[in-house]
Amino acid sequence: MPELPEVETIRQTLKAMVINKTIKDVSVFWPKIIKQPDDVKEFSHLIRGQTIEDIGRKGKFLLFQLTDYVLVSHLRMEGKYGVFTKDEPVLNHTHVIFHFTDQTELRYNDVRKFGTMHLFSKGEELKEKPLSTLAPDPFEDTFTFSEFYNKVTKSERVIKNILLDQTVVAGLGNIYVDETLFKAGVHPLKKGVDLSSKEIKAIQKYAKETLAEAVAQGGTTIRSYVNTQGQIGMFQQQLFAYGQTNKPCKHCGAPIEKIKVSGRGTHFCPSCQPN
DNA sequence: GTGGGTGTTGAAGT
DNA sequence: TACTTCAACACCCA
Repeated sequence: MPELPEVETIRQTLKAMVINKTIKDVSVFWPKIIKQPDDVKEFSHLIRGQTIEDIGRKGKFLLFQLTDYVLVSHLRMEGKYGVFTKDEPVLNHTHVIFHFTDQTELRYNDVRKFGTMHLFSKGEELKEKPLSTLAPDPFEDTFTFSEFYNKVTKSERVIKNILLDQTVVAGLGNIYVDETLFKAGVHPLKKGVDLSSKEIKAIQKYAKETLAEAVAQGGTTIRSYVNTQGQIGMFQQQLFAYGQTNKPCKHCGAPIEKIKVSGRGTHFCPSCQPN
């Protein structure tokens, strides 16, 4: 489901609801979600008694800063968090429940069960996968043009795939890659090695701009995304390419085309994004 | 029913 | 290295 703007919206809404709450116990109904430590009993044991001091984000990952540990959570396609009182009925597809000492609970719901959770001792989370290989997102100072340029131009891969690669730039997914390439006027099948400095500059600029606008709109809701308070995003009204198949391009009127790139639906304007 | 598609990402095979 | 396929899983739609 979510890309950077959706995860950031979740981070903000969730933080307000669980900050300073202490975890009394954890229930895990689908153990495969817990990737670290291997043993779910160990996971529960370590997390008991921990207080949520802050919630951060790196790329599409949420980082729950606990008293002694950091819980790294990825929502993949359909993961959602919600805060409930303990007597509210548990929804279908709820796989992890963090029971707080104040009778409320944080529930993780994930229809497709693709989401992951890793628990690390504080300070270890950046040294190990999945965060150790993650590139900076476009908002971080460490996301520099020269490094981005080098990674793009030394690749024979098509730009669509390069931008989906979280070790090149973090936070972009299928929607925002299509939007970024549209605004930059770059065809999704162009190879990284063939891109000009000007094109890469435009991609960098519009990636940041598009993500910032989407964060301001509370993310994009295509079918199932809602934030922690159950609210949908609004950015879908401002999409130029994604999901606009056969609709007239908002810049030139030519019909938006949809093709498949490495198995991912890819939308672009054949006139504004020539190959 | 049946197959294809879905906002993600790793692993396995070539 | 990198590309393709598949796998994880459930649901929606034509």
